[in-house]
Amino acid sequence: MVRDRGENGSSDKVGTICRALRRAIIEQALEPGAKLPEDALGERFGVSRTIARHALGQLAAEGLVELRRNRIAVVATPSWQEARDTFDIRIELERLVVRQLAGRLSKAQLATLRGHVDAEDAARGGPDAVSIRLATEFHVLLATMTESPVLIRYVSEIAYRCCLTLSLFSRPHSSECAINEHRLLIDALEAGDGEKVASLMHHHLDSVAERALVAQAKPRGRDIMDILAPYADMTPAPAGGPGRKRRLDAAE
Amino acid sequence: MVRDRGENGSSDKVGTICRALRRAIIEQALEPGAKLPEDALGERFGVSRTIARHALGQLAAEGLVELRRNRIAVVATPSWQEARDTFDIRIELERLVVRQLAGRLSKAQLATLRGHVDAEDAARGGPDAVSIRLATEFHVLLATMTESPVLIRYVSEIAYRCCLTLSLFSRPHSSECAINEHRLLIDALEAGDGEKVASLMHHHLDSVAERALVAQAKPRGRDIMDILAPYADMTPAPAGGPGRKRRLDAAE
DNA sequence: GGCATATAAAGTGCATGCATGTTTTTTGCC
DNA sequence: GGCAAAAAACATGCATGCACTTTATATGCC
Repeated sequence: MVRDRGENGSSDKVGTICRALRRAIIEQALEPGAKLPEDALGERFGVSRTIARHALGQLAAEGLVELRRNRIAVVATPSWQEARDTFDIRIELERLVVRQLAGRLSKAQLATLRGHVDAEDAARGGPDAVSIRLATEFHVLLATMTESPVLIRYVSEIAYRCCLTLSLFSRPHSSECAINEHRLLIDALEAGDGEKVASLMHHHLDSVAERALVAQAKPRGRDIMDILAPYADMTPAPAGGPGRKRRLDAAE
Repeated sequence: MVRDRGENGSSDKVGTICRALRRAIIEQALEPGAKLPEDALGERFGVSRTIARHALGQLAAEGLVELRRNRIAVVATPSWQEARDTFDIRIELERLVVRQLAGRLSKAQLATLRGHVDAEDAARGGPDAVSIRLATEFHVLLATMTESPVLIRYVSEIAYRCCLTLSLFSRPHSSECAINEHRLLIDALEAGDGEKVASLMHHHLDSVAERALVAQAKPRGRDIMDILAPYADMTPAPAGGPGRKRRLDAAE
C-alpha cells in the first residue's frame, strides 16, 4: 500500500530503469561522472530514448544524475561541501525516524532489522560496494518502518545521495564499526528511549560522515588534474600503448 | 550560480512549465484534484505533449502532482496524516536552516528579509492565496540564504507541499500572527543565538500547522462523499438544472 | 611535425504518429 | 422514461524522425 510513491507513478518501464540505474550508481558500477547517453540506456533496457530520457529526468530530480543541456547526462559528482550539507540534513531526518520508531517496533520488525545487520556482517568479506549498499539499505529499511511516505521518500533519496558521496570520497571503506553501531541502534530502539536513540543515530551518522569526509577539501581524485598530477613528468608511453582500451568514462 | 538545480537541468521549456504549474498550484488556481491533461498543458504552453509529460514527471517527483498509469494527472491531494508528517519534516529542516543562518546574515540580507515581510504585510487585504504564497516564499528565501543547494531544494520542495496542504485544510487563513512571527524570527537571526532562533522557528511552524490541521481527521471536503452528505436527502434538482456548467474539476 | 580549421560522427531537443486504455456519450432494449 | 451495452471521443504510453548542438576526427596550412 504505502509502497511506490518513490518513483513517479508513471509506467513501470521508467521505474525499472530508475531502479536499475540507482542501484548501479550506489554500487559504484557507475562511478560519479560516468556518462549516461540516452541511446545506450534505451538500447540496453529495450526502450526508446524517450523513456530513457524520462528516467534520467527522475534521477536528476533525486540528485543522482546531472543533466546539462545538449550534453550527455552523467552520474552526479557532489562537491565536498554538498556532501557535508547532505549529511547534516540526513542526520536531522534520521533522528526524526528513530524518534518515531523508538519503542514502537514489533518483534517481527526488530527481527527483520537484526536479520539485515546479519546480512551486512556476512558481506564484510565481499566487495566494498555491497557493504555500502547494505548499510544504506539498513537506513532505508528503518525509514520504511515509519510508514510515512514523505519521510520514507526523503530519507531514501538522501541516503542514496550520501551513498554516492561515500563512494566518491572514502575509498578504504571501514564499515566494521558501522555495523556494530547498527546493532546498538536496534537495541536502543527496542528499549524505547526516543532521545537516547536519536542521539545514537546522530553520532552514528556523524562518524560515518567523519570517516568519509575527514577534512578533505577536494574530492579524492575525480578531478582529472589531480589524478594526473603524479604522472605529469613521466615519459609519454611505456610501450604498453596500443592495448590500452579507451575506457576512461568517469571523469570524461 | 547556486541557482537552478531545483528543476531537472534539462531544457528551459520544461522548467518554465514546472514553475508555472507550481505557482498555480500553490496559489490554488489549481486546486488539489484538478486535472492536468498533457494535451491541454502542451497547447497552453506551446509545446508538445512530450514536454508537458516530462514536466508532470518532475512535479510528481516533487510530490505536487499525482501520476496514475493511463489516467489524467491530477494535482496532489495529501492526506491529513501526510500533511502532519510533512510538517514534522519541515520543522527539522528549517531548524537546520536558521541554525546555519543565525548571526551570519549581512545587513543587506536582513533588509531583504524585512522587505519581504513588508510585502506580506501589504498583501494582507488581498486574496488568501497570495498571502499563503508569500509566507511560503519567506521560508524559501531563508533557505536560499544558506547557499546550500541540497538544503534549498529540500526546504523549497517541502514548503510547497505544506503550502498545498494548507490550501486543502485551512480555508480561513489566519496569516496575521504568522507575519509577526516572521519579524521575530528575523530579529532573532540578527541577534545570533542559534538555539533560540531554532526554537522560534519550531514554534512558528508548529503553530502554523496547528492553525491548519487542528485535529481534523479528514480533509475538509475534498472527499465527494463528505461534500454531499448534507445534501443527500434533498430533492433531485431545484429546476436550475440546464444552466449548470459542468465545472467540477477538483474532486472529479 | 604541430596547430588551427573544416568535416563527419554522435547525441540531445522536440514534435508527431500510432497503439492502447479510459471516460463519456449514444444507442438499443425493456 | 430508465438502465445496460456499444461506440465514439478522449487521453495516455511509447517509438520514430528530423533539426540542431556538441564532440571527435580528419584535413590543410605553415
